[in-house]
Amino acid sequence: MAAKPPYHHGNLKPALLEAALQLISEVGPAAFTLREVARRAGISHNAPYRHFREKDELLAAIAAQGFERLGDALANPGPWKSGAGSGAGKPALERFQASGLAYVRFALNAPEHLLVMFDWPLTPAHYPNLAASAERAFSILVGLVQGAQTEGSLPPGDAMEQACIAWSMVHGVAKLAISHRLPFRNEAEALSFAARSIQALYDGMAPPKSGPKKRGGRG
Amino acid sequence: MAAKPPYHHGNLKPALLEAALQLISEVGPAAFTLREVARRAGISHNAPYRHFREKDELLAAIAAQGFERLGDALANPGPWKSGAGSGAGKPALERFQASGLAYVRFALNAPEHLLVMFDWPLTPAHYPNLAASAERAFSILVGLVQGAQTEGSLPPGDAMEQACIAWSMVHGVAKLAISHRLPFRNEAEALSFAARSIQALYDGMAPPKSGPKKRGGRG
DNA sequence: ACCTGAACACCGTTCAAGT
DNA sequence: ACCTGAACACCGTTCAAGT
Repeated sequence: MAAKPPYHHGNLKPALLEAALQLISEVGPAAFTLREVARRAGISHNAPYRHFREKDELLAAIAAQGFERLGDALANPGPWKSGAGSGAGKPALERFQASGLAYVRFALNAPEHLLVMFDWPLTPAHYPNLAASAERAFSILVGLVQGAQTEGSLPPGDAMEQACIAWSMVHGVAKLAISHRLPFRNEAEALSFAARSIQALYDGMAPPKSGPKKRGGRG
Repeated sequence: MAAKPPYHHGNLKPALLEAALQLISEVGPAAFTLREVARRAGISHNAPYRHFREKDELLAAIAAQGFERLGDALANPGPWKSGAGSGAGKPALERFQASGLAYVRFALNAPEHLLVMFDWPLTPAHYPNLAASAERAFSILVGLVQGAQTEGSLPPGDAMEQACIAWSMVHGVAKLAISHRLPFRNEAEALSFAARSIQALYDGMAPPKSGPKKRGGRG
């Protein structure tokens, strides 16, 4: 097998995306350069222009890929709490809360994706794929809210507003966690904090009233 | 008449910071260049190096300035809710919630500051002023949490954890709002949403226990 | 001290030319 | 079609030199 074929036979585009992600994970999106991506792919510095009109179009492709994967993660999240009592009581609520955890898990596992998706100034109007995949991910979240409303786990009312509030919560946790501004040493601690944040948003941070006991305690 | 004095007499550093902020607000931190800042200040392209060791040091100065102003805003926030019924019951709680609103207001009024503070990869260990001002701002938040705990408006327990949860909430709202990912057309709508998010975190998103539907406790 | 022009090694993007 | 080297106008940073 030739170690470095002089010509790529049509598989250059995915190879460029992969090399770009690897580079961003090393140097961040700000220091990311197209010429270095080309170097790592073993091609000349302007060959990428056969596949991407400009640098931002490559970044937009990465962002769109990220929103697709994020949408998949939201639609098919892992378990919410493995522990006691999560039997069959409130499946829609559990999926809603698990999707929040999946959001943070996605960020921790692919921080370079999240950075390009949210911290790079891409005009979404110019990249329809990006706008569509972002829209899809948000729609999935709204659907989870509506499911919990139907179930009675969330109050009736504006599902989009409730989705935006939940989104803000997990987005804040994700952004602060991957920029190492929260005091966590590993992914498990960060995910545990994310779960507590999601629970706090559902139950409220207020101290329990002297009357009826609050729901959803841990333990 | 002297529109452009050929020499700056010691006031060049603040002039550079101001020009830099203006430029960032126009093009974003990614497209921000030191040479353009120098051009706007009317000096040669390497004169800034008399005041900043490198480009990142200027950005670190901007970030530190931002954390100072953010800390001031948290310590002295505006009113929480001007309207009905917020009499004089819980001043510490109201200051805590108002500080969250002040966080979002700061972001909306100085988005270029927030971008540099949180979205530029500055190694904080290399810029002590930045680390100190960020630490101060966070300490103010923790103090507000402790005040609410003493008052009984927040449950006893880890004040830092509660501060991190509240921070994540308002940071998510701020970041999504200034990147125009939430459906708001003006600052008033965004601030109103921020207030509802803060209230939701305090009260919980769960429907009230005496709600319309079956709401059996768990088990 | 503070500022300057020239220089270096980069970068994004374009273009005429190769196979 | 897909790739190439040369070129252009930038950029961050350095340096010897001016006042």
